[in-house]
Amino acid sequence: MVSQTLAQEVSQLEADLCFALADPTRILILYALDEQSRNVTEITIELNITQPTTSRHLKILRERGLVHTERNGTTITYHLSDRRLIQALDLLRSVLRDRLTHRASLMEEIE
Amino acid sequence: MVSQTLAQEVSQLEADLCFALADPTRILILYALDEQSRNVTEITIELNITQPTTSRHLKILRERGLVHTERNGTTITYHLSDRRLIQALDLLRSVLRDRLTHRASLMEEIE
DNA sequence: TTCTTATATACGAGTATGCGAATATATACA
DNA sequence: TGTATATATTCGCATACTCGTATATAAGAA
Repeated sequence: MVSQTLAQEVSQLEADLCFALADPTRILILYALDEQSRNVTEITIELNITQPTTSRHLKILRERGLVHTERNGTTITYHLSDRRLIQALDLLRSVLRDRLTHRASLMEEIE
Repeated sequence: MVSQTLAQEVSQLEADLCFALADPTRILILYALDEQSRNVTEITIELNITQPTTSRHLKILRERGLVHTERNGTTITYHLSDRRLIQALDLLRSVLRDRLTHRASLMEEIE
C-alpha cells in the first residue's frame, strides 16, 4: 500500500491528463494528430474552428505534454507525444460503443 | 470518413467520460471500486472526505454510467460498471510513469 | 408514528473554463 | 527596415465546477 499522499499525487497527475482529454475539440485534435502531424492552420481548417480557439486548446495539450511542437520557418507543427493516449481514448470509445449496442438491443426487445 | 457531425457527437460523449475522470477524487473512487464494491460511507472513510463530497462525485460518475448502484436496506453499494475504465486509467498512468522515468534519467546525465 | 442511520440535494462563495474579437509576437522575405 | 503570414495571448462575458454547511429524503427499527 503506497502512502495516501503519493496515491493522491498520482491521481492528481492522472486527473490533469484527463482534464486535457475532457473536451470534444481537444479529442478531435489528438485523433487528427495521430493520423498525421499538422500545423496550427491545418488543424484549424480540419476542425473548422477559429485560429485562437485552436491555439488555446493546443496550449492546454502542450502544457500537459500530450503533444509537442517543431518549428518549420513560420509554421509550427504539432505532434502527438504518445500513442497510448489514443489507445486510452479508443478504450473509452469501445465502452461507449458497447453501451449503444446494448441500448439498441433493448430497443429491439421492446418492439 | 464519418460525417463531421457524428464525429463531433462521439467526441462529445468521449469528452463527457473524460470529464468524469478529470478529478483526482473520482479517480481514487474508481480504483477503490475496482478493488471491491463499497457503499457511500465506506468510500467516504476510505478516501477521508466528507459524505456530501462523496455523494456529489458519485452522482457525476453515476450519471455518466461509470458506476452503478444496488440498494441493500438503507445502504447503497456502488459498483464499477466497466473494467476498461481502469484499463484506460492504467494506460495514462503508464504514460506518466515513463515520463517520470525519462526525467529521472535526464537528471542522472546532469549529475 | 417516531427515531435513527444512510444517502442525496440545495445554497452560497470562490474559482476556473470556454469563446469571440482584438491585439501581440515571431519568423521570413524583400 | 518594412511588410506579410503564422501563431499566441489578452479581454470581457457567460457559464459551470468544487467545496463546506445545512437540510432534505429514504429505509429500517422500535
